[in-house]
Amino acid sequence: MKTKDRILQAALRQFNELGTDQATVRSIAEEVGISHGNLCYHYKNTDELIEALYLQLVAEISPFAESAFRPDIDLQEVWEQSWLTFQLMYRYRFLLLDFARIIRRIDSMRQNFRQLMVLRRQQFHHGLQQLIQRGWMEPEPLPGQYDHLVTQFLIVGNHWITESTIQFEQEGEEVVRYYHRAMMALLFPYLSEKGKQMHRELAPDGKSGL
Amino acid sequence: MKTKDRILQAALRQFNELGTDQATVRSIAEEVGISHGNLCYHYKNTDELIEALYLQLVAEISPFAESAFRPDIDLQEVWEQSWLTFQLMYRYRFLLLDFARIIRRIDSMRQNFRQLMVLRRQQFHHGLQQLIQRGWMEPEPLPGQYDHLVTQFLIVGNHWITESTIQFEQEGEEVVRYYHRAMMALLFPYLSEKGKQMHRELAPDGKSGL
DNA sequence: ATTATTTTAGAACAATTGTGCTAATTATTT
DNA sequence: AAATAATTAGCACAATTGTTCTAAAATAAT
Repeated sequence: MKTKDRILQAALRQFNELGTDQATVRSIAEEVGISHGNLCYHYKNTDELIEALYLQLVAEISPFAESAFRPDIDLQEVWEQSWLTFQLMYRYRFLLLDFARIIRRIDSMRQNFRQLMVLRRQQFHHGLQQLIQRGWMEPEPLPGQYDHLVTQFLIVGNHWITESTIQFEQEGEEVVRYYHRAMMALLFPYLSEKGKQMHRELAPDGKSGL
Repeated sequence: MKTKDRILQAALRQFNELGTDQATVRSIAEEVGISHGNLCYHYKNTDELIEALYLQLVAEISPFAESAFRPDIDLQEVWEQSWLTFQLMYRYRFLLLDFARIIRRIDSMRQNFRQLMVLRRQQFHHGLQQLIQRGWMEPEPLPGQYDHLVTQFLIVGNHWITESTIQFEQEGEEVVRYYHRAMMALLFPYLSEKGKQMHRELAPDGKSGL
């Protein structure tokens, strides 16, 4: 593997493990087995590492998000795509853990992300419209309600990882599943009968707790 | 005002303004007009300042949260109490901005907060029960659904400030109102007819956007 | 083969920050 | 008034970290 990739890999591991504060150019270089001067030749500082990993995540996630534009969207697919997205986000969890601070510091990331979020809102709204048209969801019960729903989706989607770390010691797939279900539950009250039935199949009960 | 209080006041201002990274014992001491050695006599380091402000916030918020235990709870009051809570949180927004990192660092805060969250969950559930009994809400439509609802409340409640900073440049009361409405909208689909009517009064439309 | 380019190691620098220390000053108590 | 305690200023130390620089080594190009 190329040195640049080995660096990114080690950086991701240390960021997730230690946080962006504790992981330094020196500690990462040590893990890769190169001098920190060398690492700085490839990535000038930790911010450049963070940005590179951010772009990597965005690139990996986009296909899932764009599936919301597909015209033949279906509730089960929404469930599965969002599940894959959650798993992906978890692999880059350091990013979502102190996203606010990173965004504040790195201008290019802030601009990129804000633009991305405008797109995401559109995608969510479009996805909802599709689900309504295909009889999975009921139309908006109150003007503005689906706009709130999108906001709720964004908050839960962007912050479930942070929430998990401030709530629990636990890590791993159980946590991911717990919060994925909590997010999908946002949809439930707006589903049609057909939608509710599908929802029950996708989320068989069993204690929802952790 | 006592020196300790003047320090806390300046610390809160700088934390909110600059973030917990940029605000240092030196910069805060300078604002208060004392030497940094003197500041360290009162609070050994910034972490102690953070913790003091955290305890201050918790103390101020608790009365609102405990109102959920009152037996004669009413939807309008829930709305108003949570609104006051949102405003209060906004005054301490630095805390919620990088809570995860703080929690990770300061053991006593982590333990205190986790315990608090167990209590909050109970309070939320109890509040929901009250609202059902008094005819504001419908009973749980699916086992576990209200548990998800509580989780959603906690995520939105804990992270709306962070979300606002990564989404918008804007600050101020409009932002607080926007997210407060988004959180209260979590409740809407579960309200009874009587509840929905009250909800419409409390949240008169007009564009919900920012 | 030799020239040029890329990559690497290691040292050195500068800036920041928390922390501790001492002595002086102020306030409180006896 | 004297003594004790609390508060304050300012210096200095140590550790960390990003950043830069130089020269050597490896790789690619001609």
